[in-house]
Amino acid sequence: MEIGLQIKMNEKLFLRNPEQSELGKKIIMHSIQLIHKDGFEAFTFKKLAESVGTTEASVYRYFENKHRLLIYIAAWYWTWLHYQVIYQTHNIEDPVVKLKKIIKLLSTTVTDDLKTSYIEESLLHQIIITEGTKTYLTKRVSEDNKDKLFKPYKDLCNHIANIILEYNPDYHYPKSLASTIIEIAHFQNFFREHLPSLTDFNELNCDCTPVTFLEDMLFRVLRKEYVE
Amino acid sequence: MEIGLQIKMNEKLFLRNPEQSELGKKIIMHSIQLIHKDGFEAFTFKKLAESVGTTEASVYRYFENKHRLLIYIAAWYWTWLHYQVIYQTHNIEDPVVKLKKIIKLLSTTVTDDLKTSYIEESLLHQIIITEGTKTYLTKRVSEDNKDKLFKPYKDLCNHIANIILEYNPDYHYPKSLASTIIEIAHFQNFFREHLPSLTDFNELNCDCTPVTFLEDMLFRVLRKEYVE
DNA sequence: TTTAAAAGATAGTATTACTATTATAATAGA
DNA sequence: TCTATTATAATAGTAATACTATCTTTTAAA
Repeated sequence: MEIGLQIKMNEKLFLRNPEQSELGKKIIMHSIQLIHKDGFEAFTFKKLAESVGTTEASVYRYFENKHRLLIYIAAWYWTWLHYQVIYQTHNIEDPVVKLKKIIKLLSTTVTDDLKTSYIEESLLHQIIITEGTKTYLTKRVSEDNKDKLFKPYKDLCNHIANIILEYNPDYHYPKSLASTIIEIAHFQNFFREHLPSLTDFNELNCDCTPVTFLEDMLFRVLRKEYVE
Repeated sequence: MEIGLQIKMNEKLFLRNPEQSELGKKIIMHSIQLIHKDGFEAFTFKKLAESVGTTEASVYRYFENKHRLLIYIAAWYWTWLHYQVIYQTHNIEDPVVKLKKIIKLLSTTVTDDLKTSYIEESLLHQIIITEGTKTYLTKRVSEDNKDKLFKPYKDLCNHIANIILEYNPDYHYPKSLASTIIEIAHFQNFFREHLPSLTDFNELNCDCTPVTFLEDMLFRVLRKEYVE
């Protein structure tokens, strides 16, 4: 039996649905590889077309521009991660265990999901760490937000916020804490690799990692017995 | 008596020191205005030259490219903010008071500093919120780091980490917490304005702001009486 | 078998991100 | 004061980017 995980994407993200053709899937696959290799700034539709073995014009039939393609990829990632979170916390009662699981999913380099053949989740995770925030740190953010392009990100954030409230219903900032955890998981990973002096992680001491930092932070913040 | 605040910048940031000529100062001033208005992606040296009333070639004599200019502006900002932190926490003994002051400085829109005539700190603060992370979220980060371009940012982070340790010498992640506080101050401000559903702040309830969220988070994390 | 849609091939444009050259204005030193 | 140096202006040009347009061929569904 083959299980195919189909992720339904917002129609506004593309001109033609890349999941519904071989060329479309190739475009996504090669985009992920190219952006991972050279970074988003150096990524162009011309290089992409060459890599895929098609023409620039054909790529433009799928995506308006490279920024939309990045949002597509990010939206796909957040949807997929949300699915992972639901799947891996399914049947778990204890919100502490659930939150720890989520921190691991956010921080740890994932292994490729066999259910989505043409997408390499491990590369995708790396891409989102470096390029993810560029999807919304633009002048167009409000327009794009109206088109619901960031819905998968918000849904995940909301999901995490609810688990936070499950653990501590009195906490005042569940959503801010959730978005903080998400972003910091990525930033601390990036810093560890490229600007290590901004962190306290080192090769020798495996007790200090982004995961332990985030767990420590999250559960100290949410401690119920805390009294002003 | 006139006080001029001169900030000594890393020589690698520019080809010709913009602080040492009228044209140079105008280039910085107009860069800040243009990036604030249209965003970094839409910002070009041609538009900048037009705005300044000079030629593209002249701008290129000061900065290698627009990315270096952004790093210059960011480095200036972090140096200036570090100075503000030192100045405003000077003579304060209590690390709690110092940390609260720092959170306010990171989160609150600043008023223009009269000591630096040609730079509008209020615009600069807004720019760093939206564009700041783009200075290092690139493929060139390691090279740029070798050139010490991020030193002002790291210095500030280190300074904050030391105050954190002053308050709680047993805390394991002072630097990670410091870089977290810095980035989250910006992100939560950005989210509040553009993607409010990622936060718990609203117009009506002034008791929930990025400042209260960060203070609450920081001091819960650093609580000394916390026992495993 | 027809026909509509997708993809390929090709061309073209405006803008961007530069580099190069020469002329002119400012200024600092002899 | 003259001269040498340096900064800036003016102009030109190039390769690459970010598209748009059009026309033909292939494919695959009715």
